[in-house]
Amino acid sequence: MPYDPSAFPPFAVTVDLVVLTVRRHALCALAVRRGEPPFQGRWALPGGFVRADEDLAQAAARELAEETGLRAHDPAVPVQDNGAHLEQLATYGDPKRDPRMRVVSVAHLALAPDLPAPRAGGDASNARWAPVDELLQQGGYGRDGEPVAPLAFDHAQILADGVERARSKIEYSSLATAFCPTEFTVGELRRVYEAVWGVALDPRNFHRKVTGTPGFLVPTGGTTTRQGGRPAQLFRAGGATLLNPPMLRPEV
Amino acid sequence: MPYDPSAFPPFAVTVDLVVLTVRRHALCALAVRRGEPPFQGRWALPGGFVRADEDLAQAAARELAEETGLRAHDPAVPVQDNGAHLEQLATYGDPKRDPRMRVVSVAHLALAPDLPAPRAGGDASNARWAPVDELLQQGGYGRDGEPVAPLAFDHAQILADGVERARSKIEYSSLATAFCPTEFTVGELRRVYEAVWGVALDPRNFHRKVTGTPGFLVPTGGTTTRQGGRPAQLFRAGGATLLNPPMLRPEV
DNA sequence: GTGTTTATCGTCAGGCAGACGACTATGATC
DNA sequence: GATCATAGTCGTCTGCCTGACGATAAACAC
Repeated sequence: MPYDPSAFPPFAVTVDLVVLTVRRHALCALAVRRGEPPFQGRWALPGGFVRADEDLAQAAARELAEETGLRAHDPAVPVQDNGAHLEQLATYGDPKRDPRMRVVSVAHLALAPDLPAPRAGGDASNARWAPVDELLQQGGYGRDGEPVAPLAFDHAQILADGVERARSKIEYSSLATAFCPTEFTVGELRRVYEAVWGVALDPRNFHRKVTGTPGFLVPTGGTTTRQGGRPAQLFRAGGATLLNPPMLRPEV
Repeated sequence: MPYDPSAFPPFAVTVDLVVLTVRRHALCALAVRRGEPPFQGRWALPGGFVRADEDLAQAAARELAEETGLRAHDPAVPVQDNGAHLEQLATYGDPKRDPRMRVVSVAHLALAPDLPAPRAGGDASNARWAPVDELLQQGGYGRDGEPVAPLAFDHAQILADGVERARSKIEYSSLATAFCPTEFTVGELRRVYEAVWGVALDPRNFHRKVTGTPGFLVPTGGTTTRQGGRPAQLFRAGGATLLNPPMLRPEV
């Protein structure tokens, strides 16, 4: 394998972002409308080119900040504040995935608490939070009755992979807290699991599981009634990042 | 984000391979000796450039075949024959990871049964199976008493990530069968787990677990005494690719 | 035959999860 | 202010799975 600089084909390298949040009991992803061909006018995942002096994680964090204003956390630090969890997802490099040239995209997965309306370069109409079910259904109709066009490029596949990663990773890690604000109740955390998995969980067993796992939740002392009903204790995410034994996802 | 072809920096894209196997009760990885600078003479992971018309998975499969003669399986097909399991691991793109130019490497993880001596372009002395513990220890001495130099580039990190992926994935999937020949015994499969995890497992509980999981193992009817002792039943990997509940890895 | 090795079956106790009853503390409604 | 709806929290019970480990079976080496 000689390293003659003319011996290898040049690639463009991009980062694409699967930014997930939970809104109104539904798992939602950030989508931006494409302003130019190809796929002009279609929805796509946010992303952009990696710069010459930039690491892949840096590029992903920069794009995330540009699209949402979120700052990414250092992965070594437990999730806290209103920063987003950011991790590499997978890399997509089919020679025909972009009709213009050879592009390899390093997809990243970001998880964020519910946010105000997104911005795409300041233009709100070109960015939105959309339920992932809606973005992934092929050629159906959205909740507003309008026909749904599939995502641009191979972004439907990337989104599906990101959702699957999130669904499986909350089983055995504290990642679900990345969808919550700094302080949250057990019930709010349970609704995150229910939205991401699309199932109903028993509130009593869930409460026993999360409060019984050492280091998983740390009570802050405060309470809230923002969900109605009896006041609930407020917690912060504890230092434990691994959940052992894992939270069991009900089958079907 | 205009797509002016001059607006993005060109990258070289490579695939690097973490090829794992189990030899003599130890988890081993394929290492090749570098023939030219940088890191000339040092051990590295096998890999090479992605060609202009080639998918990432194709490039990884091609490199795997060139280095070992193994054919990779379609990931959708259950592990069988003597082909290797091949999956994408992660992508490494630090701007300084290669001193010559900007290289983004898409690392892949391959798992193979124990094989005859490797070949690197036909030159056996420039490729070997080395225990991962030996390749990952920093500046120590190998089992032959010779000083151990760290792997070239960031390959120690890539190898560590690949090993960690393998260790965690055999917990909840049938991936460990990828380390076994087509037909194998329960004891041979247990020794795979023991080598990958570096622990001792109770033969009776392991036997109960794997034979009691529907679809995990399919008896072929034959028996063998190649491990000595009482003849053991031979099995093939069943259709079940997920192990639920997972195999529990003993702590420490 | 005796000892060694490996495979395989069984038993028992502890832990955890699912199902679900009961009680508590708020706000909303009449 | 009584009642209701809503959500949170504590317990109980049962079944399943795991870890620990005894016992037996079937080969080979001597």
